[in-house]
Amino acid sequence: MSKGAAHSLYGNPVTVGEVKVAKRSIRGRVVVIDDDVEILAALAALLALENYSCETYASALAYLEVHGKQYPGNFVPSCVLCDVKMPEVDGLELQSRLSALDDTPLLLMSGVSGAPEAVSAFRAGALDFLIKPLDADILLNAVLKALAVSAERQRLKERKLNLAGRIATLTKRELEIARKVALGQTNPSIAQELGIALRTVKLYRQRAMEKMGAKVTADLVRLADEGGLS
Amino acid sequence: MSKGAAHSLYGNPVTVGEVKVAKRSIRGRVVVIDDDVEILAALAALLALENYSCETYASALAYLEVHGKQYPGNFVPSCVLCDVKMPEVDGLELQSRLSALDDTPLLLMSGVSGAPEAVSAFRAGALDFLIKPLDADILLNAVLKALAVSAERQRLKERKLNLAGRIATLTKRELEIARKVALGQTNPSIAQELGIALRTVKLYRQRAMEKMGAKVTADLVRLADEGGLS
DNA sequence: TTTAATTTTGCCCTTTAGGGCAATTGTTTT
DNA sequence: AAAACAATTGCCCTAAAGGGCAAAATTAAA
Repeated sequence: MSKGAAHSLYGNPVTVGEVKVAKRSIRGRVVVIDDDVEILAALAALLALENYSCETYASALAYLEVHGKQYPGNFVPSCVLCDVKMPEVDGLELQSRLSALDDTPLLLMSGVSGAPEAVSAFRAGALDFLIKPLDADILLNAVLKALAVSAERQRLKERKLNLAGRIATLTKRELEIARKVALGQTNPSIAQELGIALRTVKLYRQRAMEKMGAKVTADLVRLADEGGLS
Repeated sequence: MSKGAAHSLYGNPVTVGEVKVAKRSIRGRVVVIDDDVEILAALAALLALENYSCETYASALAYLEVHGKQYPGNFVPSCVLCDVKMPEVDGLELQSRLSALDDTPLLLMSGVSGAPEAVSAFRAGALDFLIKPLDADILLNAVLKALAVSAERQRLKERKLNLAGRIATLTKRELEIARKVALGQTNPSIAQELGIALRTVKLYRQRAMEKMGAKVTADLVRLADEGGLS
């Protein structure tokens, strides 16, 4: 592991390999948190070599501070790799705080800790628990998986947001009718239930389909299910 | 914890509280595996008190032997609660063997073990890892969750099987047409693609819906998605 | 208050969906 | 060989879907 990359050692985030970012495609962003600056440096170097974008923090607090101020809409697969044993806010504490704000996959690492720490970490939803001394292969493999999970979550979230956005453009009637159509009700039946004219139902049905981006009714059924309109 | 329930101590499965089964509703079946027969007895008693059906085994091999010969179609939520440290086949080994055969949730428990064991267990898909000495509340809570997971998995599996069964009754043409209908194609379009008459398409479409138990097209769309026909 | 947007409806016309009735081929199973 | 099932089609008829054209009635915003 070369240590050529420049990075801050005391809490300030640093992106390693920014030049590379423009050249090669980045595989994802890894946030490393450890109070041992040597480990921080080594991990940063290793991750940079593997073409990951990497931010390092010497304490959980330092990360939490920056985290809140980050511009949202960050569509890069990311994960947090955090040491368990740290002063003030330890890894498990960070985990519980992050889980409330974020769904970024978390990898915890620890030295001589016993089973209880590992168990707590997993129960709280940690994706993996790495035991120091770290093995590069195991670490990189864990990062790979975490980023894959992150990418999948982001993909899903984006899709949900997109869908929710489209649903939000529906008027009350359009929404009502889209629901009933997705349930398989016929236009005449809907018209009767809502006490409106058949022509009206057809019109809104058509508009709802347009707004939802559904070419055929089958699409609307799927979108309605996915968007929770059923 | 009373020890009134009878149970075998050396590998033969025993159902504790069979009489109760008929009276109160059983909350699920727990398979306990531990080479320490005292723990076995204590757990059996505790679980029986909580109205769980319980089988005990003094070794993983004993359980594996019986497991293969069990009548399938066992629609009772179940989980396995297994000690990690055992001679011959230990908990982690059992875990990997079971995962190939079964999707029953597994709870592992261990005494003075370190983080590595716990980590291995979770990585291999264990639902939880309980540290001895066992706390009754923690244990029962873990069992509760495991059985909930089991129930959900069984529900899903049953649903899949049921759906697969219905799909299996479709003839080739019916299946083909069901697919295209689920994609939103119109009957005339399908007729043209398959080079058959419109009337034929209508007939098979109708039959496919009947066989699949779909009253309206929207239902067929959902069933097709769920059954992987899309 | 006047404009803009939403909600609503009627008339009319074409295409699809749904389905009854009757019948013709191959294939498979008993 | 006869029965049963799969695949097919034609004719005909009703109901539902999709949509153009024109226009009230309401409501919210400028």
